Order: sequence, then structure tokens, then C-alpha cells
Amino acid sequence: MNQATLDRLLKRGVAEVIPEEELRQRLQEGPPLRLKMGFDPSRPDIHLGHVVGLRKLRQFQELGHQVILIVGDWTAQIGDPSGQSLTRPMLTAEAVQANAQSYITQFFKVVDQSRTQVVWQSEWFGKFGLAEVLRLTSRFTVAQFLAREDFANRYREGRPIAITELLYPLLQAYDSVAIQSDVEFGGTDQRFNLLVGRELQEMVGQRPQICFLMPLLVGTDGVQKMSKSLGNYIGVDEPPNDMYGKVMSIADELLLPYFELLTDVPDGELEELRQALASGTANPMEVKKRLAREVVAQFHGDPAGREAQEHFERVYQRRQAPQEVKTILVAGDSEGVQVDLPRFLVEHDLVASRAEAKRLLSQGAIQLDGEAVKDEATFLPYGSLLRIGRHQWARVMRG
RNA sequence: GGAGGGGUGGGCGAGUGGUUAAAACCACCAGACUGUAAAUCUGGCGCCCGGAAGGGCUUCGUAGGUUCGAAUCCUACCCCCUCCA
Repeated sequence: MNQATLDRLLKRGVAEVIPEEELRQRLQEGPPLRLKMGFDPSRPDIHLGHVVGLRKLRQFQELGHQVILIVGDWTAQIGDPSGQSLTRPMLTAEAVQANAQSYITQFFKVVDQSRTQVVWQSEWFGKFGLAEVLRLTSRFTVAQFLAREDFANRYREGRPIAITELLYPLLQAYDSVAIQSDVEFGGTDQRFNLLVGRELQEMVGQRPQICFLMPLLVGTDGVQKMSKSLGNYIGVDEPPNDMYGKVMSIADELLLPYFELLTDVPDGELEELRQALASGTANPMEVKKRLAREVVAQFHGDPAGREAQEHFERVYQRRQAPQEVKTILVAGDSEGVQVDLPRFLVEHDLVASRAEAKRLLSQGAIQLDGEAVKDEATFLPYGSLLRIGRHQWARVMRG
């Protein structure tokens, strides 16, 4: 492996490797590494935040290494304390099964299926008895766990910590033992969990895994990490136009991190971009368009990327109607139809309630062929185009 | 086993008998501005009827009760948290 490849692997889009020297050494040793990646089947959706890690797995795979994907059907019953979430309801076996399936499908949009092995926690925890649980828990102390930042915070502030939450890192750590993990991947918020795995492996006489931590992608709100529950995410399953639009809506400051973590644009070029943006010679909007196009292309192909861009330029920049507009068939007289607009909009699911429609109306947010509609009682000619707010369009046709 | 605190709108969190569909803030929606965004400003933000004025209904853990009137008082129940042992 040449130096450039190695640097890209260990530096680009990487927060911390513990310990980095050990990983370099193992990469030189030759045998394919077992790369551990776990997921929580109570949250089956993959968004761009996850993609950062998946892309890194992919890079390792391209060098011949093997991914072990763990379906966390047991830990899902606890809920990862890293997300400061509380105890979640237990999922039914069917729900877990369905979620896992959905997750895996999305997973392989980035990761190479032929170099991936999928395993379930229940393969080892299914036959775990109390004796094993005691043996496992006895290896660690409360003090060790209270050292962890979020536990420490919660404890200090008198907020609850469920005993099961303390178990979460232990179970995750045992996963590493069960699959004999060489490298475990996770976001920087997983640091503690991954380190426990490393420690536990050492205790049982296994070669301890290396912890590979990646930066957390900031979500579309520009503040918090991308997460589904915060609603600031971009899902890999989203349609091209939505995906493109969401990328365009990120803050300018996120441009470079997104390029670094989500694209293959070389570091040298990123540096040029950075300077161009700083000096004002590059228009952030144009740069962002490129980012959006590349992201969409990754999941939907190049043509979809171009089409999404055209759609965006048309609908958002020129504020024209999209190519494809929902049509509403109405029966009226020869020229068109007289309607009570709020009722009409509700009936055709263009707006949630009459009150909502009236609000929009009074704010001039409803247009008929480019003219703001003022009155609730409105005549809609056949072929006319309705626009509701920024995003909704509908054409009225005789039917 | 004992003591105490608490359950309010998407979130956080005021509110202890009427002027409260319920403050403030966040999120969200719309308009203006714009380079996509952000920021900023403006308006809005339970549902229904009404052109409007206005009216009606539903909502403050659940179920009852007191009262002309209850998120606010009483009773029972459910749930959550903290501390002491």
C-alpha cells in the first residue's frame, strides 16, 4: 500500500484512531482485518451521518478487508445512552426483522455486500445465562462507567440512569469478543463504547480491537449532529429532488466538512475550494450545487444528479413550476369551476386544515397562475396552476 | 420501609378558580429580503362554522366530584423522578 492510500484511509474523514500506530502495523501484516460495525434495529434508517462511516468501511473493503455487520437486536432493547434516550419499548421479533432488512438494504448502497458478513447479537446473547452476565459485569466498576461523559453529567445533575444503560456498553463490548473484531468503527460519541470493547477483549486474552472514530456530521440545522430524532437529517432513501434540496439548504459553513466526509473530491481540490470560498472568488451557491449533485449521484446515479439540479434551478431559483405537477380533475362548467378555496385545498390534500388554508390565503401564499389569491371564493379556470406556499403545485384540469 | 418532587400544546416551560386555546423561548409554516442557505424583519402557529363581527367544539396524566365557572380545588387511580434507610 502506498503512502497516499494509507493517508487517505487514516486521515481523510477520521477523527481519531486508537491507537493509530497499531492499526498501521496491522495493515502491514497482511491478513484481512475484521471490521466491526453495529447497528440498532430500532432505528432502521440510514442518513448521511451514517454514510460517513460506511464510506470508510468501503475504503477498507477495497483493500481486501472484511466487514462484520452486527444486528443489535439485544442492545436495541436497552437504547444507546449516547443518544441520551430513555428506555425504549421492546420491539417485536417481526419488527426487528423488518427493520434489519430495511437497514441492510440501505447499508449495501455504500458497503460492498460481497465482503460483508451479517450476524445477529442473538447468536451469542440468545444463550447467555445469568452466570455469563455476572461474569461480564464483574469485570468493570461503576467508577469506570461514571468516567464516561454523559453518565457523569447525568449523575451530577441528578438525572436518571437506568441500570440497563450501564449494560449497554458491556453488551456492545462483548460483541467484539464474540466476533473477534480487529477494528471497530463509530462516531466520536461512541468512543467510550468502543474502548470498553477493546478492554474486554484484552481481559479475555484476545488481541484488542482498534477503535476507529469518525467525526459526527452536523445536520441540516447547522448545529447538532445529524439524527433522525432531531429531524435534521438527509436519508439515503430520499428521492433525488428532496435529497438535492436538503443539501442545498445546509449552511455555507458546512460545505467543506460535507465535501470532506461525503465525497471523493481530493484533498488538494478541497484546499483550493476552501481558499476560493474564503477569498470570495467562488460562489458558495455554485459550490453547494456541486456538492448536492455529487451526493445525489452517489445514491441515485449521475443522471439523477443532473436532473435534480435542473429541478432545483427551475423550481427554487427561477421559481417556476416543476416539470411534473400534480393534476386535480374537477367537474365544473365550460370554463372552469367555482370553489371555496380552503375547502377545495383540504379536499385535495394540499393543505392540512381549513384554518391552515385561510392563514395561507391571508398571507398571500396561495397563487393562481402567478397571482396571489385574495378571496376564499375563487374561480379556477381549467388548465390554471395553483401554487400553495413554496413547494406545492397543482394544475386544475377538467375531468 | 420512609420523606419529598412531578406529569401542561411538536420540544422546553410559565400558569394555582374567571380577563387562559393557555406566557416566554425553540422548532415549524408563510411573506419580505437574497446568492441556495443563514441572518434579519413581518405575520402565523388546536379544529369547525362564518364575508366579517363573532360563535361553537376539543385540549393541560386518567376517571369521577365541588362550583355559575377548573389546567388551577377535592377524591380515587395510573405513571415518572430524587433523597434517606
